[in-house]
Amino acid sequence: MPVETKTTTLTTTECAVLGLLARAPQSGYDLKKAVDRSVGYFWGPAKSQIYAVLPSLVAAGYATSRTVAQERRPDKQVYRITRAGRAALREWIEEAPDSPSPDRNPLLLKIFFGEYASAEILLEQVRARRADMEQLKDELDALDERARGDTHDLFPQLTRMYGRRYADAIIGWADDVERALGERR
Amino acid sequence: MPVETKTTTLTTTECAVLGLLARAPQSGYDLKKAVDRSVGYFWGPAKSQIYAVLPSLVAAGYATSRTVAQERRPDKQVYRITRAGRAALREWIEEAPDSPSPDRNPLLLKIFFGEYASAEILLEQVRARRADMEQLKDELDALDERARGDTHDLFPQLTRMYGRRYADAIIGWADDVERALGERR
DNA sequence: GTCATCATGTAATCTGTTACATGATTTC
DNA sequence: GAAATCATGTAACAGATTACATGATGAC
Repeated sequence: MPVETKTTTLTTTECAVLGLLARAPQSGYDLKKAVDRSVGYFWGPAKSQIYAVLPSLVAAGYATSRTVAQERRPDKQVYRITRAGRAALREWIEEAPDSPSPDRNPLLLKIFFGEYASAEILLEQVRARRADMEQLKDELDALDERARGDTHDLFPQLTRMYGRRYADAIIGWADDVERALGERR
Repeated sequence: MPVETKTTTLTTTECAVLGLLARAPQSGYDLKKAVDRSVGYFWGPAKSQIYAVLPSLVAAGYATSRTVAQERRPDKQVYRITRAGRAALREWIEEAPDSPSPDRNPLLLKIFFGEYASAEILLEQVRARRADMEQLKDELDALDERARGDTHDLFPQLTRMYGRRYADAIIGWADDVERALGERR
């Protein structure tokens, strides 16, 4: 019989979890850590959301779960992706992207309405964001280090490149703001 | 009596609306258009959300509404920001930024899990994103044009600068991806 | 003794979206 | 005659968050 391609629509978080399960079977707890170590800087669901998503993947037939008893540790539920799950993952990745909704950026909103507030305080916020981006670059470097020698790193590496481009853009912009608000005085 | 600073916490969308009301009193319908013409590319609430937010601003004492009867046109509710509203807006702008939640980026997620799908299709998606960014730059140029001679344009202009930096970052990254996936063959 | 780690989940709530509903007037 | 603009809202539901709840083990 043919492989049924279900029409269940998956949320992006479900696909993220599915993608991580494609790399290795693991528990909700493991997944939370895996998220933090990998996709966390552009997709970071709450742990309760991860736990909520797992049973729905099982219900859809995209994963199976198995209770693993442990000594001196609580039992765990280990989830494993199914063939249908891999097909669904692939389908999601390849499906036409929804029109890119503008990324909601509260800092930009504050800048936009900057005339109603203190320029000094806004500058501080921009500097803080700049510092965050410097830190992000350090984190990306650390991720690069850890990925050394990993043969399956090409795609994750592309996302780190994105992170650097993004960080540099913000840093450059922070300079713009510094100049523009500095000149005004 | 002193100006009461209420502790009502405002959502970001409420603040966006409040910011637009600070520029001019207007109706929900006007606000929707104003959003599209100004902050729309980094904050674009649904119209139903704008209509939902307005009464809550009135309830909080941050705006007043007045029914304006019109000939040959439906009546409209015109909202005006209050002094307390301006104070609240300022307070929100100046308040410490919440730690910048990673911007959720489904495209990056797809790239991250790219090994499970067709590189060609992913490349097409990256190219599409690149095209979106070229278009964004055009739109930003158009906004620049329209803002010509506007004396209150400094801060909005800074957000357009951000948009360009951002767009260029994505475009540069799209080149990276093109190179990386091209070399692989 | 205290704190971090392992491990899973529920409940309440928030913020927002899409689709539905209505109806006159102006423009092509 | 059809479509866009003016104008406001409701209802259903989606997708997530934070806070709460529990309890053992290992490290310092």
